[in-house]
Amino acid sequence: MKLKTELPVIFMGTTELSLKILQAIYLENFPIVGVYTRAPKPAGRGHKLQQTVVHQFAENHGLPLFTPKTLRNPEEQEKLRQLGAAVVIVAAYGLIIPENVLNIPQYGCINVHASLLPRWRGASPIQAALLHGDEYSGVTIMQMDPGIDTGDIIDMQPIPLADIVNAEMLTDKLGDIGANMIVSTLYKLLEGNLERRKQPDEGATYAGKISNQELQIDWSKSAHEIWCKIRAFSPTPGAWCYINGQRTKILEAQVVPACSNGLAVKCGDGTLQIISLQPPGKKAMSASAFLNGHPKIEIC
RNA sequence: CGCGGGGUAGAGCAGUCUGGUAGCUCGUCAGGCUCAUAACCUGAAGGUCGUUGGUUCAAAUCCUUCCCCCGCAA
Repeated sequence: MKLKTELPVIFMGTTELSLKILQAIYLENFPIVGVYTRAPKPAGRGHKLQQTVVHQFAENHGLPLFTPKTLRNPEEQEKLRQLGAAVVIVAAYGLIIPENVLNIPQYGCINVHASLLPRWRGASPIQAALLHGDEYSGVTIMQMDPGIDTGDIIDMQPIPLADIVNAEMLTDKLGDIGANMIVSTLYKLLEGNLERRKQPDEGATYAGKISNQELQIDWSKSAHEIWCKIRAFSPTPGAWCYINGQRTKILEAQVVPACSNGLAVKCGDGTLQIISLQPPGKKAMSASAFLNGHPKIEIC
């Protein structure tokens, strides 16, 4: 059994989920010799420079921070090599890690992926599972190889989706699960008994980046299908439709019997009741609140 | 200087263009009616109309300072 000091870690990540993983590693007192996250870029209203949540955490806790635009150039790779990490932990980083970087640390790069691989390889596994009405999602810990999410599987843990309200909630839960899993993975590394098994290609699916177009609700689809879309993209980026000519996000809905009250929409198959929504320029509100101020409503 | 919407009672909105007593739907409270309700009836409370200064006999409304919230896009 090695000491933690013998396992210097580099962390790479960008999103809220990444942050949970980083926090877990930090709280377990593994030596973090570098934190990589996407560079701040102009975003949001007024194109202000925005730091990632991982960026802020690293700064607040005095962790060495690196925000390269790419890992492809030799200088960046040399810098990374100098940090002397034994392992790199990657969680929703958003940059492709070149093969020669994968081989720099002694134990390579280990990825926390928010799906049950090989299902939903790619950029948006959380949304994809909800969008397609999967019964289960989960977290996979994987030894990275040059392919996209094709590496050998180290650990996997499923979670049922039945009680999951939306993508935000699922991200939160998967983050907690992944945080526990990565900690136990690191301890296994210390003990020297980390097992890996080959990831099958059968049943592999790919979840690409979310396009703007697929966010629009097509009311001719079935109520269940639309419901899946709404919760897959809630609260951000938000499935939307036009209400009274305004591009309005639908944040929460439920499938209901045809004769229901409230803000109910007849779909191609079945009826969907809108529970909460957000008009442009407004805060999110309940459907009943919206109805109070909008006696006439047209949805398309 | 990316584009745009907004701040009016606890919530959602109208009123602003064209200045003249602060409105609507709901909620809250009290009373009434009913076997009964997410029902109905009656009544009440609750606003310095985001902030600063100005114009005017008179400003939610016109001009001005600042603050805050949000949609798009990236």
